[in-house]
Amino acid sequence: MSKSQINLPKTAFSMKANLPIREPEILEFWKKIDLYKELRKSRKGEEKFVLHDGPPYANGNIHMGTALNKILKDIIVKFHQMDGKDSVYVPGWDCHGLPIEWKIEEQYKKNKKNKNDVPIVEFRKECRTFAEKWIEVHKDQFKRLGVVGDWENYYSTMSYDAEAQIVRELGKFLKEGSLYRGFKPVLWSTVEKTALADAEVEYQDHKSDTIYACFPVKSSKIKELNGCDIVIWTTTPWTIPANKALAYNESLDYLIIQISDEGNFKNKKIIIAEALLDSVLKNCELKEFKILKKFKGKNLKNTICKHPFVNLGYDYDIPMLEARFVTTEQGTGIVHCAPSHGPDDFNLCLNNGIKAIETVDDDGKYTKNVSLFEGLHIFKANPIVIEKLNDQNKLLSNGKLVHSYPHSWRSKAPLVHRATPQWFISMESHKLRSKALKAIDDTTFYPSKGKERLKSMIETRPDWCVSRQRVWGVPLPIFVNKKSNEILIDDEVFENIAKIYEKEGSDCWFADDPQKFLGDKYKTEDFEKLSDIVEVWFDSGSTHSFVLEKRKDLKWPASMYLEGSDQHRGWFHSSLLESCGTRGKAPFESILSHGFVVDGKGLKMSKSLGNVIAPEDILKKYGADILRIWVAASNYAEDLRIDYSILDQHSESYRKIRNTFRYLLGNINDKFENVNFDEIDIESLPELEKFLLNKIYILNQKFETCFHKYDFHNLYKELLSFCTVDLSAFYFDIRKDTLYCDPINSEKRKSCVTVLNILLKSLLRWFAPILSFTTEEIYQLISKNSKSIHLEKFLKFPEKFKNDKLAEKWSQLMKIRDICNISIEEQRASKEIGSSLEADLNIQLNQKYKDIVGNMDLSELCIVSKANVNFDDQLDILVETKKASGNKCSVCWKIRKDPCERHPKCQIT
RNA sequence: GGGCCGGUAGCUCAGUUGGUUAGAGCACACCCUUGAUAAGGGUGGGGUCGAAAGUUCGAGUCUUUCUCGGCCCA
Repeated sequence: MSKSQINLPKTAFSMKANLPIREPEILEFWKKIDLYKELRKSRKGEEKFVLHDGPPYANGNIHMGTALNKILKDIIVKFHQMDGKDSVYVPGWDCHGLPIEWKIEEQYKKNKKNKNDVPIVEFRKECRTFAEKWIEVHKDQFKRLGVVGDWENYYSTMSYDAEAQIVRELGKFLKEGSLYRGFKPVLWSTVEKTALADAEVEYQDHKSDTIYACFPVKSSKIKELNGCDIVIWTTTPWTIPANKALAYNESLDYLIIQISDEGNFKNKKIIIAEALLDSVLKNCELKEFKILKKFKGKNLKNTICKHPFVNLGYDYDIPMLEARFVTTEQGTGIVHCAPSHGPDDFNLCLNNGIKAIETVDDDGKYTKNVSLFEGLHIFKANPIVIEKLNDQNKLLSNGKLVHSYPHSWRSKAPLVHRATPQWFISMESHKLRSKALKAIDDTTFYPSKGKERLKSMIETRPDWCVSRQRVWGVPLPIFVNKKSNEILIDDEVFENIAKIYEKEGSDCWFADDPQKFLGDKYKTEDFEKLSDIVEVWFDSGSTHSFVLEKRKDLKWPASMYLEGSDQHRGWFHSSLLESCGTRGKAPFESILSHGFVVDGKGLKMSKSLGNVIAPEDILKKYGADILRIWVAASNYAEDLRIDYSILDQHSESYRKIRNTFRYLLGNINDKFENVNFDEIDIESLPELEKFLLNKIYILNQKFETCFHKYDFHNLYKELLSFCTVDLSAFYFDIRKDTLYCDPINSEKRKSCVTVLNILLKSLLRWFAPILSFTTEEIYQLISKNSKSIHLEKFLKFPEKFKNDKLAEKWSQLMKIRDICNISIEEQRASKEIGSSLEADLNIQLNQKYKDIVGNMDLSELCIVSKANVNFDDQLDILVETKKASGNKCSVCWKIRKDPCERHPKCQIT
């Protein structure tokens, strides 16, 4: 029998995807038609959806996290575009900052070049070139993932426009008065007279003086504490004059002990942590003592002490503050805090309203803020401090300790923490904190837990330090009057600086005559020009101002910010503060945060574990569409696992989807007909087709619900299971008979082809935001006029597709079908039959199924040659399978005793 | 060390206000098919719901402790 008599599927759409080869071709095609421009044209005047890109740092190849972030963004942008919105995506890059500075310095080191010999402007040019190079690399890598955006007109934080606008934004804070000068400790080299970054620090052994010093209690809730001394231990005696507080841990146990040894401390009562008693006794050579009381650290709350030098003029209160960083590793369980000389101290004091002051100058000499010690170099101060403590009878003991200590990598000199002048944006002075908290309440978070996370950070964060003592960044546009020490606040000056930056960038701040920025109104000699730069979080926190507000194709606020969950402390945070400070509102309507990419076991990827997968590896082996499926199928609210077995699994699903399309295309012979939903006469369709239209309608409802909640993994799951369960294993399987064996012009076959066309049209759109490449490949095969699948819109399915009654009826029929399959399988296992077409079913049903089955031929539903139905109230459903008798029609392969009705002329064998 | 989040079949995920025997798809096994064919169909096995204790008539779901992992902070 010739196969020419049947309508076998035929399509140019290959089963093998070959994505690594094919996808770049599709990228070329998008470039050729200028897809981004076409997308904008197609939605001109429509409501905008603006996903504002959080700028990645222009440094190094992209990793899985970056790929996840960009693909997720692209999926969302495409969903909104297909939903009919003008969905605009402008990618951007974060360019300033230490890591790039560091890379350039590394190159200098290699070439034996000294940074200090290079003019600042030249150094900054090298940083700029470096960032530019990486932007180009990133661009290609992002495009390869299928991400569509305005790649030609990207934004960057180092563009002249951006630098100018950052100055204007700072001007707003200055003018308002919320930007103030304060002091904050940084690691400082008194030899080089410069601050050092963590990366410039080397740890080496250093011999330090150690002291046990006493702070008399002034007042306390614990009455026995009056007359006692709190004992602290430190390796930096020179910081004692800068002491402002003492820190304890509320969960430790403390003791009051009375010393009985002969000497200056006889009968003195001191307080130390119980866990450190032995170590203190040993180091202070105490032998005779009494324990008077033991109490919990939390009782130390509100205790006030006096400075050991109280009699030398240090007559201010020293509060005791609770701090978790106090441990029992060494010392006394009570830590002396000098907010000007330690980050922990600084933060603890700041949170308790004690600000750092300038206690030590650039050279390492005490300033006038430190009485008795002014002008003395801190490295010469230890013996004097020890002597004075001893004079005051506040020195319990002293000694030496060799320990690991930070040194400058350049000069090898020991470093100190030193409070230097810094610029802060106040959280309170102009109600920035409460404005930001209100803005968080007005924002929608996906997932919702992000709201609390951001909120709790804003609630507790200290003032925002926006100055850095580096060179690769936007210079702080600040002049300080030499006489009055006041900051110059003048809109004309800020605008003048901004205008200059717009024209030539901010390099000129370091090279040109300051008069250029001051204009005619002020004289250079009256002012000191700052050489600090703005911290990079302020740069990226301002992107909304120079991107969203400035560009006509965008809108402010953005519809969405989307980043990894670490950005609650990063970009979400800084953008919120910057915008609330300058505009009183958040620059975003919603925030979507995603988890981190981890390996198949849930462990963080690291070189040492050898579990790192690079996007490049995946693109080479699987293609971008598989990676996009991985993104869509994973739950971004938590960490996302990836390894090759997971990718293999998604790859299998992709094949299923691809073959679903292939079946559709094959059975319409690649001749797509655009079915007008309004013109379909549902009533004339066979019931199976009606049922399918209902399925399509219901699926679309689920699709829309998931999409609006950005619940992509459930959306993808619905689509995939529709392809496998409803189509491949059910509808397609049943309708093969009709499609292959019925005449081309039969109504039944035509109805089926109509549904196939509807399915093709629908599935292409549903999948397009995820399978960007594959859907385009198919679209190019079947579309004649339109340019790209991505220019299409989601379909609106008419109410008439919906049929609840039919769905309920068919859920019963499916139950019968399942039992038929079990029965068939039994006979197959006993080798009675092979193919299901060799089966002859005897189906006994309860009367309640009478209306459901009606006069339907269940042989079609079960894909068997014959199915008899009779009703029997003794049971629910019972199916017997026997081997069908008769001859097999050579066309439709059904076995029957009579000649085949549909193919009477065919030979019966 | 602290704060927050999470742990349900090999994998990706569902699991309503506590309420029958914890679900789906993929993968796997076996069988069928050879007219979707490097495809397709059918059936089936597989879970101490991270661990323990508690509240309750009843816990994957609530409480506590522990453990493992992630992010942030120190």
